[in-house]
Amino acid sequence: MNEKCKIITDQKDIDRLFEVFFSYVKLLTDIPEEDQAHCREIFKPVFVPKDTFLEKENSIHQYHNFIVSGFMRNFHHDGEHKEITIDINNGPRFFTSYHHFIHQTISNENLHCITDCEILRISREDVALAKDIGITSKEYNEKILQYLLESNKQRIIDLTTLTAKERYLKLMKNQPEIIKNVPLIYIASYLGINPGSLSRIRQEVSSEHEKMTQ
Amino acid sequence: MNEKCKIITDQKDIDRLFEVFFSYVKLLTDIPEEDQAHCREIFKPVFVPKDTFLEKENSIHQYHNFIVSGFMRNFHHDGEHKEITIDINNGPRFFTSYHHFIHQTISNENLHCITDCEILRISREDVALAKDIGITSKEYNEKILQYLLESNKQRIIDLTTLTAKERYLKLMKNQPEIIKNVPLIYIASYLGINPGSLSRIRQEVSSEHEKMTQ
DNA sequence: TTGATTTCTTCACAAATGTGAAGTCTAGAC
DNA sequence: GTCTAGACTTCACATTTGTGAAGAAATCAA
Repeated sequence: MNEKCKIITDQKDIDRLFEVFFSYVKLLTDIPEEDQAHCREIFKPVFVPKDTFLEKENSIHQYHNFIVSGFMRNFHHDGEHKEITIDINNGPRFFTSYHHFIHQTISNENLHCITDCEILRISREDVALAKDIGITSKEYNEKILQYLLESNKQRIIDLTTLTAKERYLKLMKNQPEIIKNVPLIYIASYLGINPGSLSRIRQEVSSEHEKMTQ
Repeated sequence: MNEKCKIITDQKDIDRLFEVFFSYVKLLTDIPEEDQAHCREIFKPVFVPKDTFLEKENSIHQYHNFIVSGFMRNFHHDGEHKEITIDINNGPRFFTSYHHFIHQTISNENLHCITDCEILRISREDVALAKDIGITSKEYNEKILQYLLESNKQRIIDLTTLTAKERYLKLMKNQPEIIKNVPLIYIASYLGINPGSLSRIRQEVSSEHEKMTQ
């Protein structure tokens, strides 16, 4: 789809990617050896360089993506030009614009690789052709949707009950790797904080931390 | 479950409730006559008086609820005593603590009927016994989950991009019946605004509106 | 109706966050 | 290395929202 993406060919890398993938999948469903073999045929291992768009808005998204490593964000445009970052993640996890992918509707979302990423992806055609194994089943999909629903619910609770500073501190505690690797401007949008304000909050937090450790 | 709930026996009322129910269900799936008959057996029509708790926290929820009329809210307790209103709705729509209901885990959520409500509900036992018709199928569940996911996503976008006043105005525009029928304190919690602040915002909005119409 | 309870409004003030401009820093292009 | 564009910080000030107390209004039961 995107000419910057490179199929990974080194067998060691491929094995490593699928190992991460199966470890993740096993958390939610059984996946016998034969199904693992089938997965290795239909999921393609891809290297995506920093600052690449895996999918773009105003198009029908072609792939269901699983992040093995690297940081991705999902954003869309609000009104005029402003970018709204809906989600940021560095896996291992599926990272797809589900609704639009499933319904084959024109998406308004962009999947942006912030850093170099290793992903496993399956095209929509291959999803349709795939055997009905655990991972392509309705049951599995339902579990993924439920997981997303719960995490969205928690995010709504955080947005309604925590201050900007508290939301930043919570992210710092729970996903410090995002703080370290993702530009402030995207984090600000994700947390619903003005970039200037977030910069000040970050300053406050680090000077408070200095006092604590003196 | 709750002694205040009364099974509705008037056949006219029952027919009216199921009419609303089937109209709603048909938006997402087909439901042939025979399945409708089955639904009439397994879903119970219930009248719930104002200010009743249909399900309480620290228990395993027993019913999957569909609101035909009336206002319900879903809330839980944060830390000490503070109530967090997660959702408010007046149907027609399912209104259930999905995650806990499905997994039979002890829920931390309360389903509170703010006004008199008419609901259709099915117990967990009957869900298990029900024939696999459209409405009890994985496909239908998946659609419901997807719908919830999309509406939660929109709510996250609103919370990150709109000011308190804008969120109130949006609710007033899209669901004015909530503004009219639900106590301010619950709306404030739902929108993530302090009750005092919301009262001021409401005052500003109505005085701006007066100016406009003079 | 009356009294009690709860909810809502209002106020003054405090605190948090937004805004825009200016300057600093950094990474990458050449 | 130098230059440039973009990202980040910092500042002063504006605006929004939170807080707690006090009083008004509505609700409900007796």
